[in-house]
Amino acid sequence: MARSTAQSKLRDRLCSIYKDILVVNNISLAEEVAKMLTVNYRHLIHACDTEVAKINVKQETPVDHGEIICFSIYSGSEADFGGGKSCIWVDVLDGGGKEILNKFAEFFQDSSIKKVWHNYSFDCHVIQNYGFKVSGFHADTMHMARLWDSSRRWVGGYSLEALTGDKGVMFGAKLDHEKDLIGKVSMTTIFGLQKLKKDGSMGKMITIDPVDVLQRDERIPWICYSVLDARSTLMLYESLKSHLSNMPWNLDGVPVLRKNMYDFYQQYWRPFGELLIKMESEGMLVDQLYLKEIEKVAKAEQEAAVNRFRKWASRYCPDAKYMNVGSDAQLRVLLFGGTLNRKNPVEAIPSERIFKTPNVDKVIEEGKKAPSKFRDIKLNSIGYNLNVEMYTPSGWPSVSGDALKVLAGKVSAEYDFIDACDMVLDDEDGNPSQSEVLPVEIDKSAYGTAFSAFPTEEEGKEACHAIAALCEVCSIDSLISNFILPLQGDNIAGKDHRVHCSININTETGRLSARRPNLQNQPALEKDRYKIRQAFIAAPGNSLIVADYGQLELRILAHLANCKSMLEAFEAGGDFHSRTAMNMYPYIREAVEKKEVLLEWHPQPGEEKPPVPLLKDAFASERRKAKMLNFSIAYGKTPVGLSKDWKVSVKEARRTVDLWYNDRKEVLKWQEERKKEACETQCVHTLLGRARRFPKIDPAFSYHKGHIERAAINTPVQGSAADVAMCAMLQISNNKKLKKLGWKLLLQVHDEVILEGPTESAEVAKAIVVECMSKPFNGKNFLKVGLSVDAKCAQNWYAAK
DNA sequence: ACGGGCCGCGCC
DNA sequence: AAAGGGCGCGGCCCGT
Repeated sequence: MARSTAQSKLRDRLCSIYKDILVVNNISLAEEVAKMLTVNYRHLIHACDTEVAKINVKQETPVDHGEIICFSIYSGSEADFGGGKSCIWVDVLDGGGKEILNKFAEFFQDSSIKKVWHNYSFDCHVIQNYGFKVSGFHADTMHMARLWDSSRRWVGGYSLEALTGDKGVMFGAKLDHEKDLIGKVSMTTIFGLQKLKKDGSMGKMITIDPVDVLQRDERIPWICYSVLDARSTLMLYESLKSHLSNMPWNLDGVPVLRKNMYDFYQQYWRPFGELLIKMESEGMLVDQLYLKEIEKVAKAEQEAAVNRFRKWASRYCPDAKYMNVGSDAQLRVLLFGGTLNRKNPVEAIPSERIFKTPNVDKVIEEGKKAPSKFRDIKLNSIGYNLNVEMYTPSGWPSVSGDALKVLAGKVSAEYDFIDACDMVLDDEDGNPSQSEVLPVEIDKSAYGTAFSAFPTEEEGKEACHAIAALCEVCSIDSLISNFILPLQGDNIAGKDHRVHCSININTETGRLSARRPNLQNQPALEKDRYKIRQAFIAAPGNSLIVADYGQLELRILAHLANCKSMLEAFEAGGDFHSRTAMNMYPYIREAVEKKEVLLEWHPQPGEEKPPVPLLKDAFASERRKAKMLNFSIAYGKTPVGLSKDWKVSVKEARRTVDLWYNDRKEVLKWQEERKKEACETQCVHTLLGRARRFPKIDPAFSYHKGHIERAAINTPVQGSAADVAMCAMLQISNNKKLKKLGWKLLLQVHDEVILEGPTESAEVAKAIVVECMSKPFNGKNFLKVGLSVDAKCAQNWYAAK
């Protein structure tokens, strides 16, 4: 173990702040200091930071997890806690545990004492784990930084270290970067130890002791490290406050008088941040027994499908019996061995390759006594050239579900293959092979592109069934490994058996994202073959309310572009996509006008079926295209992409796109304006005035330009929808009646919110939620378009959709 | 054993 | 030459 000289120097510099630190390591001192905070210095802004042990931040939620070992508070240089010391460091580990923490309860709980944090969610949860709620939240520098520049993800990111180390961010600080240590320094930089190699040189492996060990064994650097977090947070806050204050605030394109983006932060994102933490604390109740049940079913179905595929594949490649059908590398060799890389034709998929695979059959390899954990299998190509229609971004043939579906066609995955050894026996006996025995009545249209790659129809047919089975394996596998298993992980749930995902404001557009686990990507109803959403339940006596916006993004687009036709269509109500189709195709309009088809149908009492066909049935393909365009155009999809989806020429796709724009000229104009704005000002804005920045377009990369242009037309739509959803959530959360009835927000999925509360008030609450969402701006809706909201209550997420 | 790249895929 | 925006996450595989 060794320290580099650079590390030693940095540690020396770090320790120079020790003289400013009051170390609080006993109860009576804690009492004294806490009193100064809550009385003498209560008017100051305090940056706080905790250090936490016994938590695996990559896997666990801080709700009900983690132990605070120390915390630090910095209230600016004017505070003096004795002897000119301006920083407080409190030893929770050896200074009194929960008792010492309790001395600061009043400070943390006082709503009039302003506290700033970096990533407040984490600290808030770990402090709340000790039984007192944290109040007086003034700012989260992570969110402020995101609001100031949402595009740092790939260039620096939003860690305290990255932000405070960036001179472009810290411009407000009147400090000398060279002389004063103002930026956070990571734990690895200060405490990381490099293992020495045998020859005495520095190795690459860096180890780091657990934080509680550091606190005891590296006391002074550790104390300084911890305090520096609080100090740099306060300086970051000041800097970002200046930045945001210098950004004018435009609401729906109109300047908000004498207000700037710091005001925006305080008005919207600060309360929103606090709301998200509340939602994280609530968590969702998950029915573990139910998950166990569907896990069994899913695994059985998966195994059946795996066996079908392996049985077929082993005819062409004996070791395929043991292959991992979930490995894209193995599938690639088997199905596409010998194929060249499209981007780099020097590389090819090997026709034969050795893979390591779990030794399930306990095969004892040559020269070994006991079966090893893994063994080698040799996979080879099936030997027929399958048509490659889809490629991965790096140029290899794709083995994704979509690509496999093209190969398989629309055939059933249920098909019983005979064993490879049976085939061999038949051949050896000179008996007719299977293909000649079976009736050869084949409807070729159902089979995919794999069919014709094989020498006989029977072989082609079986290949399609086998690949269909493979598709099924993949889809079941993804349901099991992405949803069914993670939701049962014991690291996921808190003490209350509820799942507390973290809900983050961390996207470039302002949408939320969810992690550990991601509850925003649970299977949609149609694809949810195991009804996973049924596992999300309300507690006994409670119900869930699930409320979602109808065509939120399209409505936003209609508003932003001020598109007459779209606004009228929404005004008229009914099926928006049908109306789009009618406006695109004159013959559909004619049919509607002649009352040969109905735009939509509201059954009258006694009416069994509509008097004339519905548009969506009579012109199904036109409506499908219209619907697809409605969704695609806001994302910036091009005729080239659409031509692939629709399997038509680019020219044909372009004509259809033109039909869509025909009565929506304003949209085209608006999109051109956004592209121009992005190009000229490197910025576009959302409804509430949040900006998204873009880098200057580098003419050397035209793809770059395309991406920026698409993001420029999408961000105002997606971001404004996020703004609306946020406002709605704030309305819901501030609603006194809902609060009194005991209804709480649990989750947001972009245009959908989920609440839980007492069943007896579910209907009343539902009506309030709908009202809040329909009028999300302080009880009003200033948009040129109405907001439609659909809401249901039920015992679980599946039933409430 | 762990981290990162790649692929693929779930959602809106 | 490629051509839909925004996410998180799991498995595999290869590097250290």
